[in-house]
Amino acid sequence: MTETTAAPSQRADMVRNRRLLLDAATAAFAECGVDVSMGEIAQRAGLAKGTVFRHFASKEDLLAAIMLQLLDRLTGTADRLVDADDAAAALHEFMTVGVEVLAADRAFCEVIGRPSLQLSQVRSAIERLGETAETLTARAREQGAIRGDVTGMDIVLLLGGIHQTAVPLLAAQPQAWRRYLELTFDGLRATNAPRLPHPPGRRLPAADSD
Amino acid sequence: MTETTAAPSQRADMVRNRRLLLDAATAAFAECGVDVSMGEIAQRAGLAKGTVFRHFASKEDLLAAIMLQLLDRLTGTADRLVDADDAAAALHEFMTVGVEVLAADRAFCEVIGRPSLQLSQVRSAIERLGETAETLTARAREQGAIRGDVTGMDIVLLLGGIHQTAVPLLAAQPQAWRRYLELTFDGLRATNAPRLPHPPGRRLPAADSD
DNA sequence: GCGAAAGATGACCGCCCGGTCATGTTGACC
DNA sequence: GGTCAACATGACCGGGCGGTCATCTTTCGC
Repeated sequence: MTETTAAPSQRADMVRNRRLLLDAATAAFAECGVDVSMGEIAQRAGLAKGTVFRHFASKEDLLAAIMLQLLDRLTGTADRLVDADDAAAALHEFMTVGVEVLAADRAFCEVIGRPSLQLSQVRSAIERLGETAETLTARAREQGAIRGDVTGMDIVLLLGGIHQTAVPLLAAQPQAWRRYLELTFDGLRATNAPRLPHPPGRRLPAADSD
Repeated sequence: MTETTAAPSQRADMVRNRRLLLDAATAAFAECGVDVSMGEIAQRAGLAKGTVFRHFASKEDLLAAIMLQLLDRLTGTADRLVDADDAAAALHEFMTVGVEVLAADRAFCEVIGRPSLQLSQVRSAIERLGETAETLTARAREQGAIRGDVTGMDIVLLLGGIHQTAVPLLAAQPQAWRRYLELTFDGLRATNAPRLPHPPGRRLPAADSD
């Protein structure tokens, strides 16, 4: 929030450079993953490395900003879908968009898929996304379209899993995730299956060490 | 193959050191992922770094050896299950073991989950695993226990997806993958669901560039 | 036991990374 | 258009990485 045009009285070129930087970083992280170097990002933006560190104190800060922007977009999508008549179709649409976003962004996958999430802002943004997805899921449950023991956080976590399933095929069949999305959705529809084992997660664990 | 006791006429300490190295590398990759340094592995094995490079010409070679050993274990598990009476139970058992192995090995997850697999031996070992899983899957299909449009490679790929789904919870709930294994299996059981979109993969794409 | 060959060692190399800082440049305001 | 603070720059730093190699140590056939 309060990102697009930050604090007042900023020089025009700084605002412009910030845009260049954010765009370049978004593309670089998406294509190359979190291990892309700050030098590469600077080069893509047409800036010097030092300038990048003037806008973001560390690589982690920059990565967090980009990830938050992505997560906010996803949360917005979910928000826009909560009023749909067919809740199951809305849920399906949300999952489609979610996996599409993941499939197009390597860094996003890597950050989401870390065993322990260092970036606390990202962690809570995911939890917020889980809550928004919960309202979507609850409506689909009430309409009897999906099983009763699936939560919003389940849905969010499943996005990463569905995409991951198709990752080994990504280069040859970029749309393969659709196959596994449908397979998973059929699992969600199993309304009279035995109750799922293991309680669902709500909050994500913080980073411990490593 | 022909790994345990390589070529004849090797010095006794070399054989011993090779064991120490393989054990240390297996543990280090499992705990720390592929980014663990060769120095760290050498230290864990109680060897000098140079010795590690005498046994394996590059880090990639060492990683490939460890991954192949893991994949062979999994293929062995699948092989042992093909004769079970209840094919669906056998398939379920195979998937349980597979996800357990993934959950216990960070490097394995990372290698399997790369968009493009550099290590060609690992790639073909996965394809072999897919073929073995196919015999398991075919029997479950014939028994009418699972839907008709799921292949062995689907099963193998799903292992990575199921584990990935639970990764964000791993630190707090190490068994969370069981929840998503059951959910996925319910999807596999949806015998009268509409046919899955997008054709299944059989072979994995080679690395292109990146 | 002894000699020679195979193996083990760790200092060393070049590379690239995230991050810093003295210096040069630019834009906003009067 | 002059002034100055804010901003941009890229050479530079310390550190860790994969990998090498001259040197020392161990094993094994005799």
